Amino acid sequence: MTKQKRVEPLSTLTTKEQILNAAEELFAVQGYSGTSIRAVIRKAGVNLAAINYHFGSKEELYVAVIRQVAGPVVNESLQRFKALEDLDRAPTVEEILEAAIAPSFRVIQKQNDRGLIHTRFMGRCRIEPFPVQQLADQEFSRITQSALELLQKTLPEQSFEELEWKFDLVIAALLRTLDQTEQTPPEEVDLIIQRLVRFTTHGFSA
Amino acid sequence: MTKQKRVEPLSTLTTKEQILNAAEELFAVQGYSGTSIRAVIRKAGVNLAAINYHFGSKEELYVAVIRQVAGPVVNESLQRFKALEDLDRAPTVEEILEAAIAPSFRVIQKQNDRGLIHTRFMGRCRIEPFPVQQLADQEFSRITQSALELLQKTLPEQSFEELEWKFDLVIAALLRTLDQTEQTPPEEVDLIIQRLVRFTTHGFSA
DNA sequence: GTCTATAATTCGATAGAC
DNA sequence: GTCTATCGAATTATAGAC
Repeated sequence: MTKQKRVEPLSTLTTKEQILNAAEELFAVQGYSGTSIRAVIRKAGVNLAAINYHFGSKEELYVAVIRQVAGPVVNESLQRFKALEDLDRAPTVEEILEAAIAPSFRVIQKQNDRGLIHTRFMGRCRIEPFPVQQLADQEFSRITQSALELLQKTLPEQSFEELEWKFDLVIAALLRTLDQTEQTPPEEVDLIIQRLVRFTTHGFSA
Repeated sequence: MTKQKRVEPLSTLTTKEQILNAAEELFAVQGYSGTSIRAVIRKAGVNLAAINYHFGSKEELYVAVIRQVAGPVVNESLQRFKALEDLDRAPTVEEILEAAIAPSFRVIQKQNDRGLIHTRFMGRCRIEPFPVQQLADQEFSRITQSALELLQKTLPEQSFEELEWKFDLVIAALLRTLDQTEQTPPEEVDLIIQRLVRFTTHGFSA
């Protein structure tokens, strides 16, 4: 055995995980500048030096949180885009926007306790002042890219620039909804997604 | 003469005005938590104690900036709503949304040098973390209220709750556009407004 | 009204023992 | 990996002279 496994109950989180969870919640509610690393270690119940040991700096901690939250959402969106590409017809605008929007909310249904935190963090990180917003958008950029490619096929009569600012308004509606979301019963999630998709689809086809 | 007038060239701003201008720009770009009052006094070229003397605290300074920026915009919107009420027909959704959206951009055309700062501040202040966002929304609440009243008359078949979340998506699109706006030639302002109005109008009627 | 000086606290980050 | 202790700088806010 070159590597040694931790011998702990599965329910116990590592220090690194505790920091990530506490940081995500505080960043989601108070923003990057409004959150001190001391507040993070207080909530996580770990030592101050642990943040620098595990992540290096406050900004690198933020990037780590973005990556952890964005990863599953981006993957699910890309998977759904792939399915739309494999159709023998051009996908509808509604299908494309649903694939871009829905995965952000699915996390609520998958793990209900931390799901609300995920949505609020995703809504917040992409409206942060520079340079945080740029770091966040980078992680979600593949969704935007894939969506625009599909939209070009479905709406060839609209210029790329037009599709770009329209899709940005879709993101605007998504981010605000994510940021403003309070405790939401899982059964209402589908309704929220449907509202968003219908509103933006109609705007898009204008 | 009970009050004494300053004897200064008109181009010279008072200390209070210099603070307000510097604060607006920094708050707009870096957010509330990301802006220190020391950065404000540095940019304004005034003394540190002047902020506490003129405004009392950092938060009260922020409120003063909100009031100064929101005032003219809210007044113009309400004036346009009033004109729509006085029509002998129900206003269209497009007319209502245009009255809610356009005034925020008109400041660009009125005073071009500080106009861009105004738009970015308005886009930023209403997506700030609590409690700043709440303070800002309060100043713009009369727009929301009047818009919803008119929308109820125009779209009586839609419930109030439906009108509420739809109008909130309009605000989402508006705020993101304001926040992302870079240097914009005055002649392009109308185009941006028209895009926003058309997109959201179609979404609203969905 | 404007200034200097500073109180009182908090910040991000790190050194070094264990 | 985790801890204590702390550095150096930055923060909001205020006291008091002018």
